[in-house]
Amino acid sequence: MNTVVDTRERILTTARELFHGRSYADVGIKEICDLAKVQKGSFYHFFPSKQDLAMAVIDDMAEDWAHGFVAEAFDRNLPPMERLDYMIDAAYYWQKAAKDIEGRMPGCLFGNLALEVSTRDEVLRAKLNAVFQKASSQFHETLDEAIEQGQIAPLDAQATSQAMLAFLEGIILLAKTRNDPEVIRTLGPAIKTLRVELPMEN
Amino acid sequence: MNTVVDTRERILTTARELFHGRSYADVGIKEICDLAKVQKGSFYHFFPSKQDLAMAVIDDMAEDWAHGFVAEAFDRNLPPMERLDYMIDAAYYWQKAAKDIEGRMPGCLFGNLALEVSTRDEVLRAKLNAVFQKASSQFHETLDEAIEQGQIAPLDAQATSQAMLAFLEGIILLAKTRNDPEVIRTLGPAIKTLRVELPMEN
DNA sequence: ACTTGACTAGACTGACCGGTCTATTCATAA
DNA sequence: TTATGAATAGACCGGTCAGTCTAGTCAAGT
Repeated sequence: MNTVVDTRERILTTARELFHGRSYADVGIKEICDLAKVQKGSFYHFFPSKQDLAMAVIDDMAEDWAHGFVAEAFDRNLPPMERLDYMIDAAYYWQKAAKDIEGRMPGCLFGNLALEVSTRDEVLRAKLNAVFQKASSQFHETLDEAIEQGQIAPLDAQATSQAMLAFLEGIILLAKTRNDPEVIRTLGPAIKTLRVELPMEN
Repeated sequence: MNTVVDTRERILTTARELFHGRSYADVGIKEICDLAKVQKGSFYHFFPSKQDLAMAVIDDMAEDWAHGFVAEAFDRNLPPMERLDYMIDAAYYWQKAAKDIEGRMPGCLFGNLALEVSTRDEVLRAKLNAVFQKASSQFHETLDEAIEQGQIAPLDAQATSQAMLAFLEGIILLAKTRNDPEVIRTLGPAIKTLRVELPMEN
């Protein structure tokens, strides 16, 4: 029982690291198996296909995220707008740590996968879209609370929360392209200035 | 002489379309050759490697961009802040047209490539970084002018221009993941609200 | 003791990859 | 007419890809 869970887990975490550090297409099943010290046969016992593995990796990462620093950043006890700074900080330190170890910025696994596979794998695209949907809802709650507390003027919280997520992904993209995590710290705070006006009433 | 230019051109535009519509890794030389009606031998006569082709594709696209709708959007005769709306509009219509034809949003070729290859190809990464650098300088000029004309309060134009580019890439990423160009139109206008404060003086 | 089924092991398949190679065509210039 | 070199044609190479298959291990249930 122990080794069973272990094998699957080992495949999953290895795949996650490799996909994150390089790309989906660039990492082969064999490489994952070798690094995880697992044979092909075992791999295909647990995962019917590479696509299924990717689905599991996304789920795995999303769960770690939700219970990890996303939960911390969007802590209900923090003043709403401070949560945004916390989120930016977390992203910065994460990418910086990764770069210090690996020499290059991996960026955001979800963003990386989204741009790579969206045009040729509907299933993965839909899954990644759901992850983003959920992520933006965190921003949404934060904005609602900030408005309620009168800390910011009313705005289109739905659209603005998506804009904030887009901005976060955008600065990570730019930082990765420059291979410099500082970009996140420099541009990040501007996330608080983003706003989509409420649609016209009349 | 005519056929020479033609062959190289055909390879280039075909590669560009395929890379843009799918990804760098997913498109093989053979597929490009078949579609461009060119043989392998001819291909390698013009391009020493797939990487060189990618470099040429990036240059080609960057030039088309610079002389195409980027030049239009950042028209000096337009009021500065209107240029930003123009840019968003252009991005929206481009992606919408592509989706109407192909059924899926290709996103931004530069952003796509950047996330895909940045961690494993220094040369391409540096080139893409340069493209982004140049793109953000367009925003920079726009901001400088807007400040000069007193249309916006002074801000860190260098950082804000990068933030705007990041936001643009971010909304295109989100739109591609949702396979819905409307995201660009909905969130896009918020680009004008982005601002990075001037660094502290003393 | 025997059966069952989850799990491991790793050889193997056919397709495809980027890239090389040799042979040939063809326009130009001497 | 012949020589030259750019351009084309396409067979070919070693390697890798995702995925299959057969054989066997091993622990739990009866």
